[in-house]
Amino acid sequence: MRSNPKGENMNIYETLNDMQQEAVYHTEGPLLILAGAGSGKTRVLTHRIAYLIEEKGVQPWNILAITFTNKAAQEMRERVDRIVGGDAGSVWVSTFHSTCVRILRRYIDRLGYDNNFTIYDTDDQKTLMKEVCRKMNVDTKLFKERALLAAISHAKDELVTPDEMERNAGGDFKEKRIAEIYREYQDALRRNNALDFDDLIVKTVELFQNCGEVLESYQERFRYIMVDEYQDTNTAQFKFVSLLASKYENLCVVGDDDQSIYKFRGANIGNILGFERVFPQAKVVRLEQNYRSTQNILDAANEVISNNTERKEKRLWTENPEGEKIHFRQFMNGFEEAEYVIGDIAKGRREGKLNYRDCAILYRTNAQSRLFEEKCLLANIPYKIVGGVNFYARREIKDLLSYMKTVDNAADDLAVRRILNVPKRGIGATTITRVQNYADEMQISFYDALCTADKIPSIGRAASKIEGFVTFIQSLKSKAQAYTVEEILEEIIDLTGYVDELKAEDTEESRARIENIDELVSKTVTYQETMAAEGREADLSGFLEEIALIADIDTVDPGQDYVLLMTLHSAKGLEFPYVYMAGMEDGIFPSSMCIFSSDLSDMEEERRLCYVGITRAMKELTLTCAQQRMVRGETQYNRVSRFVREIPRELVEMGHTIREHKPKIPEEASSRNSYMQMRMAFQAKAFQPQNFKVTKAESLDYDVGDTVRHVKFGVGIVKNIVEGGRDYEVTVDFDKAGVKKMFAGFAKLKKI
DNA sequence: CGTAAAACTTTTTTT
DNA sequence: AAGTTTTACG
Repeated sequence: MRSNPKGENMNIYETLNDMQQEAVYHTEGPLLILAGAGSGKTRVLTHRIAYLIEEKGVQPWNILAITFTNKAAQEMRERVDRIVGGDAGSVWVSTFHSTCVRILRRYIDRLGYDNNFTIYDTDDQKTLMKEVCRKMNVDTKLFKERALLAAISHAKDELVTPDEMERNAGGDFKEKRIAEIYREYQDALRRNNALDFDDLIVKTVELFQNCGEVLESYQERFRYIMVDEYQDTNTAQFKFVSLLASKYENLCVVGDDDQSIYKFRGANIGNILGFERVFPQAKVVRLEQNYRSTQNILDAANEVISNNTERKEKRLWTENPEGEKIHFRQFMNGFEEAEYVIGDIAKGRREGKLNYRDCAILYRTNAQSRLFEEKCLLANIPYKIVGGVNFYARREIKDLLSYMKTVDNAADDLAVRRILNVPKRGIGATTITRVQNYADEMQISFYDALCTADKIPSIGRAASKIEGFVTFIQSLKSKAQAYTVEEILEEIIDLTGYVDELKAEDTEESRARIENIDELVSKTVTYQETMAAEGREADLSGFLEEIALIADIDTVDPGQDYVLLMTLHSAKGLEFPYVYMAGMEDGIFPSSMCIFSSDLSDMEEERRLCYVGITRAMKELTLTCAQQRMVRGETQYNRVSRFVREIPRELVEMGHTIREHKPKIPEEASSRNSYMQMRMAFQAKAFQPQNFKVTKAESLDYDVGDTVRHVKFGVGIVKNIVEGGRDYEVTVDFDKAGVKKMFAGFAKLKKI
């Protein structure tokens, strides 16, 4: 592209509308782009980067673009690459957290940390907080760990230090105590040479404020800064950006106050509402033409959001056709709701109307995914759940990662303690407590205490076992210099016998765990390949950090054909031709928390979340709800969501509401156990990436007439096999479930 | 010390 | 309902 004549390059900007062009051409000085949903803001950002490089002669490495997710960063980089050619490689496109980690890896030693610090996830934070509470004799009935961490996180979002918190507390005893705990928690993090998520931002700001020359070097480097999803930045992130931009003031922020949905995470909507106050010379561009949705969908979204009072008045418009009405369906319960949604998708697919990847099922809470997952399994529909229990939160993964962390940063007591007795080395709780006490007394790390185990009083027989562990870790550490990340992991797996132990167990569960471990190994390989391609070093710290910062949504592969199941929050920034919003009930969405909240702005945030959901839909939007629903083991009776009632009736098509019958499924089928089994089988398969894409096996190990077993339907006889383009379609007559047609790649039939 | 069973929470949304 | 933590016992 770069070598093309200039005239041709100009054309790419002329495909933008007037407002979009205005945003692209305004390159110097602060710029606020108020971009409504579906108004093409990503296009604007990518074209703006291209314009800077191609027309303004800005060096790519002088540009920083901050996105909300790694996936968005990756997509943006690809798009810029397509416009300007290879040059975009040196544009920094990443999330706040990744950007900060990259800076801290280089300079955090100036704040008294080691440059190979560990990043603590939510689980680690909780473990650490428990320990802090124990040490400080905190009554965890009075101060719950979760609440304490939330309070600390809020403080960090606002750049409030423990000292400041204490000062602000005044005579409030509780607040004072929290400040003390905050201080102790921070000390504990430092002792472990660890940072939590919030620290990544806070410490970078601290670094900038304490080290003028570091800040200056980054100010020089990032002369043009762009921030996406600006409405969801918090005070600390704002500070980070304004420090960086304060020299050249070429700061372009893009956001939509109607899509601000992360207040609970510290997002400060004032950042976007007050941008013009902070930068009086800022230019403001509004993008109000929507290119994504049908007129009906957009009208519904506009009507719902107009019930909010605290917002910048605006009304999106579109030239798109009216489209279908919004579908609304009410059901007896959650089972029927899920059955309908999955059935509707299956029907659309049968009729050739859609691909699975065109569909998304959105809900308010992660727990709601379960019913849809079950129905997908039953209907043989490929799906991916975004969010919920993280891959990296699984026990086997955390165990192995803890080994890697220990090798990387022995000061990380949490990691060391976790693996000390995994696999079983006969080192129990009593011994761990004794070592810990000794370490505390001597003011050394847990690992260092282990190294001198023989000097610890009353440790007795355990000393020799500990010695074995220390020797093992030391040998890993020395190998780590010469080994690749993958080799280190393989070494850990081999020498601990972790997989061997699981193999011996030989249950559905242990097999799934082994699959997960294989997946982790392949992630190390992918990591090494990516780093090699970018010419960067593939070290252990880098791998661990990538894992800590990767969000579930980042792993969604648009090349694969599956239905996406996720929360409304995760859906932000995405779009789908067919969107289902499930659980549209007062008490679920809006959540009961905000219905009963005294703070009216909570309801407004919930409404914005609904607005985000509606505006994800391009062609069709279906809203569903249930009259009764099981929530945490209790049956709830909820009325239809107020948000549904805020949509004008003439935009909605009600369909036949509530099914009268309840076809009882053969009850073996919906038992919990078989669900778990199917899920395991599915997950195991899902981790072999090619399974959805190409899928077709060379041949099947069964034939017509053979007896096979299906995880859910049981034993049956193969009646027919049809070779399709993507996969074999197999017809099986099951003893109990009757005749079923299914895809071989998906059904995982076993010949018996 | 390790396992199994029982009791006790949990309740939004996530980088 | 499901996950986590405590308790009891071998």
